[in-house]
Amino acid sequence: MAKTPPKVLTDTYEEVFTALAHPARRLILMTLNFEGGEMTAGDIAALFKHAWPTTTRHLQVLEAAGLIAHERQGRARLYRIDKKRLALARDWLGWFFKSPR
Amino acid sequence: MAKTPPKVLTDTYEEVFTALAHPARRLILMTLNFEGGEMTAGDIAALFKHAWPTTTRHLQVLEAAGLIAHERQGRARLYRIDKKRLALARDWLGWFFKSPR
DNA sequence: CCATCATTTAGCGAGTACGCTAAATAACAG
DNA sequence: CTGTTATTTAGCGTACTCGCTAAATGATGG
Repeated sequence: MAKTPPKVLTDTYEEVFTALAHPARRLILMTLNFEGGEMTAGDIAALFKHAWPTTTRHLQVLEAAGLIAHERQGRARLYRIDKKRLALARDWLGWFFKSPR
Repeated sequence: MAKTPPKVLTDTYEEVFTALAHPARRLILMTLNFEGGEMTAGDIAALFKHAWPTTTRHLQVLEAAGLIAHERQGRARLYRIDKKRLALARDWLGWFFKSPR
């Protein structure tokens, strides 16, 4: 039997809110923001007690959601925050407060 | 072997963003908001193609996250939106934009 | 009471998430 | 080349999510 292909999240909001749901991923975003927007994978991994590959995975989830992007810098990888989708999520939530009619 | 107890989400943000991650749950919130804040379980279930118990489950996730609350009304159950935690999430996202340094 | 209506609870199955360790890759230093 | 540093990929196990159907609950009407 052929292996079923993995599910693809087509909905942007679903990807963004799913990414924001995990505390490690929120910490990555907050730290990245606080540190001026750019950090290496190693510096990010050092924030956590768990194994490095686990962090790699969180970074991939964040990148797939469009919340971060990366660039090679020699043998390191520099991750930077991208706030456009954070703004999108904030605006979605905003509608609940600015819609008197 | 004893069955492991289910995981409890102690983190408010985790509960809220997890709840917001599913499109059905976002539709419930948007519809509740649009309809003036209150709807019966039946009216909410009628929004979806999927079986009623599936909607019940989504309502429980939303309620556990503090995004909705309910009250009995005869044999029906009236669900109403509670925006406090939506505001909390919106404000959390807001910090990424109002922190110039 | 008894049936019916509105809704939830119980429990199952397939798929997904998230931790881990081991192995692979890629760039740099000697 | 060879080793070292930085990081990802591969693959595994356990727990959780989300759909389903069947059964239970609780209020109302006759």
